[in-house]
Amino acid sequence: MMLSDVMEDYLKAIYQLQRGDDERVKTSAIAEELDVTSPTVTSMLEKLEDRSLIDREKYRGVTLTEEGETVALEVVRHHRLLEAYLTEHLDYDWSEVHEEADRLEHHISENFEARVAAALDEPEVDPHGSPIPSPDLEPPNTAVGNPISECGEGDTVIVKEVADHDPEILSYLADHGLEPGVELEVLEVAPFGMVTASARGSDTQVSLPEDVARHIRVALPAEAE
Amino acid sequence: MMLSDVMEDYLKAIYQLQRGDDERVKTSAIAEELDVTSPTVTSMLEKLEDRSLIDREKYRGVTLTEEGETVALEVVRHHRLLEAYLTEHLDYDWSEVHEEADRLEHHISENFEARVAAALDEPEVDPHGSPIPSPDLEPPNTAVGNPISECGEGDTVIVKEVADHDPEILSYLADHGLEPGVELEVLEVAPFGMVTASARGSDTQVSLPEDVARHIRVALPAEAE
DNA sequence: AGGCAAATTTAGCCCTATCTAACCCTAAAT
DNA sequence: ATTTAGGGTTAGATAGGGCTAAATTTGCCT
Repeated sequence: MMLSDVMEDYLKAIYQLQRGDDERVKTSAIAEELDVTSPTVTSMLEKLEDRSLIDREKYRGVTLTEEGETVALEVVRHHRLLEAYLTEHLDYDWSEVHEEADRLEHHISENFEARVAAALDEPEVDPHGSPIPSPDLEPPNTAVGNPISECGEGDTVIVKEVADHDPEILSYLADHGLEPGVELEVLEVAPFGMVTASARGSDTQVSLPEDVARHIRVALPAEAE
Repeated sequence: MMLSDVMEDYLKAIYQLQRGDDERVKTSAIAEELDVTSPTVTSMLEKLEDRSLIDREKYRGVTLTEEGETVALEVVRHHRLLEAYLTEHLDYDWSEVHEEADRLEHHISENFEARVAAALDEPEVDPHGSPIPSPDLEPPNTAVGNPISECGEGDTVIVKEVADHDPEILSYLADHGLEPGVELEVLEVAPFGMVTASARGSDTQVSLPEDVARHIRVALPAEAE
């Protein structure tokens, strides 16, 4: 199947938004994610439906078909492998890899994918701790850890994933010692979703508004693998 | 200036074809190079002229403006850096890098370009021996060596550049020991452009039709740097 | 000089992806 | 059950890049 870059972007967006809460994905959510207007999304959804890449119920949102999910996973695999490669071999900082990977992910061959994966020794997570889909593109149910907002106050946890994309926010977090692998003490979880924590070894603390905290997943040291 | 991939491809094509014989580049030559029809080329040439990237005389072909040449050199620099990187660091064979670089060249950032160049220690030639434009994108007059067809019979020369793009032909040449850096004895130069030669250390010989020989440049060992 | 073949441009159409404006459906609230 | 706010869809336009068929220009050959 010959898909345009743009179609791949839509499928990837639907995949990511579905991950959010595993429900039907709404037109407006896709529009916001891709920074286009909703009529544009509607017309693209029609095309994706024609190609059996999504299931659509008018006015009620869409879900990926198996085939659509495979395409999305391929794109996500490319993206995360590239992020890993750029940080490991080209001296990029984890905070700046997203944009570059976003442009390259549509333009690499299977051959390139394979060689990058080999150079990295078949990695399983990217620099943000997000799982890299396996080469067979089987849907992974392997969300690592839990949202930091589900912690109890006083918990000590290991940061598993920081899935934000904004370089400024990522730099800020790194400056405060908040990176995958780091041990963290959760100081406060406010009812409106704000989380305050302190990284092991740092005596400063960070407060994270809900929309930042949402992207951070952690695990108890016990469950650390 | 915001240019589409396609416009970059046209400028690159014009640049390469101009290199051929430094004359005005004709519509049909571009059409063949890019595998589109000539009306398509004409309409794109109008757009490139509107943007002052080419000088055009209707019915008589085009040349690049200084600005157009800079864009072309940027694309060529990306292309050749990528070819070098793929062979040096990702285990590609020189015969297969062209296609991959052709797709990626439009999608890498200046940052990526700089880091790849640094990883390669600012290389000056790509795996085919073609010069990589410098970061300042000054027009290089630095064609290395001379066309193999200008050799005398019996000359012993060093292969400087093999500028073909066809993986099959490149593999064939490599199988016969004909790669940049190799010492070669020119056995025969036929009037219709066919060149027969034998690589140092190999006792087999290769015969190259004019359209293959045209892409091979050599230098006398004396002038070898 | 005249004529002709080949190359170029013009004309007119298509497809993709996007937009704005206008209309319509859903769901929540009364 | 009705209303209504707000998101979703339809309609119609635009811009980019491509094609075929029909003119037009060039330049070569006699």
